[in-house]
Amino acid sequence: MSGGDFNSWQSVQAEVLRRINAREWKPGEFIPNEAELAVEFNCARATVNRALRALADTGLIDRRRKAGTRVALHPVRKATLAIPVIRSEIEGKGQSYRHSVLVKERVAPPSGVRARMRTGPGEKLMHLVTLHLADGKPYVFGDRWINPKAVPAIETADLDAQSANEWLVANVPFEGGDFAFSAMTAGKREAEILACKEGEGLFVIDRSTWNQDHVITSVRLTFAPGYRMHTEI
Amino acid sequence: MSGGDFNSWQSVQAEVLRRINAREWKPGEFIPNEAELAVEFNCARATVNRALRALADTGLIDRRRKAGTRVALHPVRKATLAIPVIRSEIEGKGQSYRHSVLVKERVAPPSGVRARMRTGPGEKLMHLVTLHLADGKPYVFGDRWINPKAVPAIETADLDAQSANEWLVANVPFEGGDFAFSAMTAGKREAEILACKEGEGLFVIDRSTWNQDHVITSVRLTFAPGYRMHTEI
DNA sequence: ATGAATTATAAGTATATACATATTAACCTG
DNA sequence: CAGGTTAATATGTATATACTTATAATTCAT
Repeated sequence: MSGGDFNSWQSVQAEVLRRINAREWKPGEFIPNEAELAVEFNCARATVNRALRALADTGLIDRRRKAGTRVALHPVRKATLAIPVIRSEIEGKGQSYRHSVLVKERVAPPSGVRARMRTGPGEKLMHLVTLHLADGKPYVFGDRWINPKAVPAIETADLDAQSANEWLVANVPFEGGDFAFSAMTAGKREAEILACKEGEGLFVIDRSTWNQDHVITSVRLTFAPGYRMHTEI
Repeated sequence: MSGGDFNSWQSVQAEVLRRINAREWKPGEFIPNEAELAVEFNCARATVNRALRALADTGLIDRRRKAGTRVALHPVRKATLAIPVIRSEIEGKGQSYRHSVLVKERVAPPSGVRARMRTGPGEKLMHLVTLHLADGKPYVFGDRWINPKAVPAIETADLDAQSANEWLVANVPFEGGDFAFSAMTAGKREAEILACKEGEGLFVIDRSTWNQDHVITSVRLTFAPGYRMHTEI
């Protein structure tokens, strides 16, 4: 039964994958434990561990201590997608990048934003609306709220020279964030800013980032029609 | 300079993160090599390696053999998002799931689909349009093409009992896939199927999956208004 | 029978060591 | 000095071993 020598974690991973695909190990079934596989593959247990850990990361197998490893019943496909940095994305396509600040104010936010930012009533936040253009054409606009308590330096930053996003990425470390992707219907405001027709479907990304103390910033990116976000697994 | 004992790769990772966030190691700068860090952290090089590898996976640092490790200049944020399996998603919200097949035919696809599926001209494919309902209300519909050459068994599968997606996930292994997320404007067809207004913005996922030989299936999921896809980093 | 304590097990991790591999840097050689 | 060869180096990986931790299974006490 010794299927030969598997002397790299990639080859072990490939063989495990093959067996899962060939239904030698069926969904929901337990597979042999690391020690047994190490013997069969004639390699160290650490090598098997590395291979299985990588597969577990992709969601193809489930692992639990003591219980063992089983082929995932409903393999939840996980795709890693790179969150776009607008400027890089545009310049990466060989287009010219430009942005302009449409609104910059320091006001108390509406209640929805206040909830997301976890700030007190009446507390003022920095509000920015920025349009990003590719080859002079509207590409996406960002409606952003920033908590000055989390980022005091924002008050003095020159956000015309560098977009708020870039400034924040470069100057404010953050620990976590969440994202939501959705679609909206262009109203009068969106149509005007993005130079599109009212009623068009627009791709939207909502993002909040925080560190241990505060929600740093919350932004809604509304893309011009035709935008597609891509990924591969 | 021995900052104490870091005896787990997580603690090493945390300390490296701290230094990056505190700008002790600035974007673009090289950080000490694994051996040096191992000495400083009083742990094995393998432990440092594990910590740095994890950070490299998130895109926060760049690593190259011989060159060394540097803090990423433009930290590309990577989010892993779980591709929804419709039924689980709906049932996970405590709603009832139902689906109905609106179209099932075996025809030669339009040229756009043919290109995506890499099939010859005139070659017939299985075409399915399936509506998925949550608590009886339209939730999403899938317009799907399947290559029978890649999946001969599809001809005899009972796709009323189990949706095509579930059947494929359970019966056909695949090696890769790509995804695109975008928005569209509801036309007459979408409005009718999803029971929404014409002109509403709809969230769309396009997905193709393949194995080494063939493109197995290509599907466009069009979600009812209000759908949001979520993730966290 | 029921619930609490114990034990056994499989994954998870740390470590020292050794070697592999990709690249850069240094060194020839013409 | 150009171009190719060689050496040096940081990451990448494999291995044996040992210990840790979560947890399933069993035993024991009530």
